[in-house]
Amino acid sequence: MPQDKEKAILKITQEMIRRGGYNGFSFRNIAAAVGIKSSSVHYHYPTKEDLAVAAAQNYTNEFIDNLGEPADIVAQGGNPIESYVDAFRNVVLNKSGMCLCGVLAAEADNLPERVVAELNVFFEKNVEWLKNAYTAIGNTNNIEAKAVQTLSSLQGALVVANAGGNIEKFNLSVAHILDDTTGNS
Amino acid sequence: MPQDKEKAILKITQEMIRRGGYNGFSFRNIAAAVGIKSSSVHYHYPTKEDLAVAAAQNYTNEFIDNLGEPADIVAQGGNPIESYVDAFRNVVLNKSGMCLCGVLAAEADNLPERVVAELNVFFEKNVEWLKNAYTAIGNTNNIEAKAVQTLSSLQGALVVANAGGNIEKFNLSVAHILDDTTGNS
DNA sequence: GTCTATAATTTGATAGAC
DNA sequence: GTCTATCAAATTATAGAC
Repeated sequence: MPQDKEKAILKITQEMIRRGGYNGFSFRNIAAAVGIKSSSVHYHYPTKEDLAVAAAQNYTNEFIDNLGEPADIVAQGGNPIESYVDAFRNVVLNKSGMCLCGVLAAEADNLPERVVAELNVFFEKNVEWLKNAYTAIGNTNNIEAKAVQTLSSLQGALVVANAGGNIEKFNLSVAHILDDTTGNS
Repeated sequence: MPQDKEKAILKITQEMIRRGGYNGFSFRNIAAAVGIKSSSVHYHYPTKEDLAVAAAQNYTNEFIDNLGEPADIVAQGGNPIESYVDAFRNVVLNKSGMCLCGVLAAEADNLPERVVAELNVFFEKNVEWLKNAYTAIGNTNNIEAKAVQTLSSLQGALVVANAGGNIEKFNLSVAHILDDTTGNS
């Protein structure tokens, strides 16, 4: 199965970026983890930039897909903002490192522009999802601000949790987000 | 003046880390920027870990010193939380990249442990400062949670601003922080 | 698609002269 | 304290055989 190797490359690349950023992975590291040689990795992704762009795209699509549709969550009696916070909480609980686009965003000044462009796609799609989520729960005041605040609070909570590495600090950081979903403040 | 070179090394190292993280600087890069050779940088800081530790310590001390004392700010009619938000806003306005300890925290899993230890010092000192600040303005409910939330929100606001790079998004991200300093919610 | 082999560059680090 | 010279290792990337 030819495309399995390509998927394996993408998966391990994502994991490595989430722990060490753009310089946290190398063609040889990835090759060793997948069980092939570095030249074979280059066959699938000619340059490091290509590989990072593909990893960011794949991460973004998986992340958004995994969230589901805000309207569906509400229809099933759930709170989409709670779902969103849980998605980030699971990053800490599963010890998956950082949000791939969060860690790359921190290094953006030293990254190829095509990679930075993908980061913007991630952030735009997340703001869009959150705006739909706040709309879906009838929280319609200052939607844009609420969406950006929730996104940045969670990115920051991951940063803080990743330094000290405990879930309690993460939970403290995000407690205020859900307070906002019961009223319309 | 011998110690001037050492200070110059520390300064340029901080700048480079803030733009590219731990792998955003090299002994040769720094040497070139300071106007000496890489072996001279090694004389002042034997290993890369040593240099990163010194840069983190220096950054933390300068950052906290620059904030001043919360009680003094209140005594002069100011709002220390506003001062704190401004300190982060200036990072974006001055295009200084990221918070040095924020970008390193994102890469923590791939960093020498002595560097990670310094990150924890930064975060602890900041939480302490914020607790004093909330106390100084008479906002005494859930001080620990408020401090951690403000810190992580600002770290996240820098991450988001650093990807897209505009001050409007930063301002949107942090708007809610000051809303909290007028009441006691 | 994967391999061997290798090129070209960069990196952290050290020895020893001045 | 700074220099020249150098080392060993790692990195991105390519050529060509199978």
